[in-house]
Amino acid sequence: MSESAEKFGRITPVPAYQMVAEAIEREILSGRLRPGDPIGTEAELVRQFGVNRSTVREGIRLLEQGGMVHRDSSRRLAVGLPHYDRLATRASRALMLHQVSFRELWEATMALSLASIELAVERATPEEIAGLDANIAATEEAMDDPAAVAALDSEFHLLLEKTGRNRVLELAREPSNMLIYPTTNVAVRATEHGAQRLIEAHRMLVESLRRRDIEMARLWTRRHLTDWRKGFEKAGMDLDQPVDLVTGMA
Amino acid sequence: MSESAEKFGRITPVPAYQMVAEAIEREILSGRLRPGDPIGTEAELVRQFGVNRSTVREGIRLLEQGGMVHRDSSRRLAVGLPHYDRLATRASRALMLHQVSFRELWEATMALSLASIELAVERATPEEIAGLDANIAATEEAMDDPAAVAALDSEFHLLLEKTGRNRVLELAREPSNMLIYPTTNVAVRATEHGAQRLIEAHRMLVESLRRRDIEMARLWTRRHLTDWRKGFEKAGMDLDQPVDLVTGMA
DNA sequence: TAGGTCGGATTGTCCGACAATCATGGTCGC
DNA sequence: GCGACCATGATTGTCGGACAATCCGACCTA
Repeated sequence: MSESAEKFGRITPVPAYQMVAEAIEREILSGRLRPGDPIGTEAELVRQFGVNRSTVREGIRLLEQGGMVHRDSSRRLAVGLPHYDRLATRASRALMLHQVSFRELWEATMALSLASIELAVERATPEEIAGLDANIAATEEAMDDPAAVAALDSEFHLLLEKTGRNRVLELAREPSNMLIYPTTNVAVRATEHGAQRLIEAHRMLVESLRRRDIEMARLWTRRHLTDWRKGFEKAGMDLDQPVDLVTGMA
Repeated sequence: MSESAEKFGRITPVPAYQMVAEAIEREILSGRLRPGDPIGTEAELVRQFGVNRSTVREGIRLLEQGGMVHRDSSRRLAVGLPHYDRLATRASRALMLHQVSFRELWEATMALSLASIELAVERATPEEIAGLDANIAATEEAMDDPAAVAALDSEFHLLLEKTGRNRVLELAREPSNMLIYPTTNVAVRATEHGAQRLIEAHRMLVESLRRRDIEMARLWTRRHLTDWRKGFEKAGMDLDQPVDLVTGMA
């Protein structure tokens, strides 16, 4: 759009190891290689591509980190099915590097949580509600331990997410989750009766699933996240600071 | 949670090339290496890590694909700041491999678009509105060319997204965008006056930004996406089919 | 100052090698 | 016959060295 007509495009020689990676990736994306299928041995790939083993290995490493290929127990290569965690990890690290603020994180989490809870209200099964109840019970047990509460809170929202049965949304939410929940610990600790309020919110959320009451679910989602935000501010932290300062991913 | 206390954890020897990658990644995430900084030459890394150059190179390749490091014009290595595109590409490929359905995609897009448009309504500047207007004008010009319309539609929503000024949401939306917009082409073609309706929706969306009318924005976002869905169905496609059948990412 | 030349540095690729580990098949004991 | 055990080959991870292509920077020249 913005580029005017230039005579020649940039010339970019593609290294052989990249071509190896792309060739394998194409096979996977096209469906000719399916998750779980073994990729050949290195020697075999050397033969097929006609390049040196070092080159093949570099190409494989390119794909390895993304989860497209993975080494099974015997270190043999197989096609992998990249899981959200892995992608979310990379995404949340990228967000850190971009120095996104907690405000952005909070806004996005609010929006995504509201979307997620609506689907959950529509689709929750008794089993899923029982799972959520169990989580609440465990949280009550652990009320004195903010770290445990934060972990259980994270699990609660994960369960809630699964209840929505929408993997796209799940994937979209996970980077935010990874960045936000480490601070739940702090937020809960900072608020008077923080754990108490958290548990109540969870209870009301489950109750709204039971009643299939979307408005109630939205209300308590908002309250729950507002509480988190208040705790965050009460702990003396600034919503406009970049996220990497707090989440110590050492 | 589920694991009981076992005496010994699984012993997993970590290959040297992974340790190289992790060491570099740690430096980046800790902030000691910042985006743009040069990573040493391979020879230097060989010296520092005390491993062979092949090993160093394999380690570097691990990071390269994720965008953590990238080769600048002179092929020298530098710390990169992974952009959304790259992550989104990986994410959308993963969604394809997981065979998510168009229904999931549509639901997520609906939720994310509504969230996004609300922020845009709050924050739109005259310049941004002008940019959106320009896009609409271009779309009108190209009305006879469904492919061009689809591309401009994609650009329109990208602009809208930027207007929201929330990078977390931006990142969350992009995988869905990448998967959904290739089919806009088909959807527009299938509907009577498809391009016309698309342009009208865009116009009303911009108008609601101008008026800062959130309800209006939400309404037209819903209509716009419902139109897309109708076109999709009218083209004889099934919402519950996995996304990879249509998007020919050859 | 613009352009050309040259040498050193760096990357991409290749070759060959070896220890450690894994898979496999055969052997042995019961 | 069946399971435990072992030898052998295959495979990976790592190493050392090598060379062409390219890039950078300094130097030179018109």
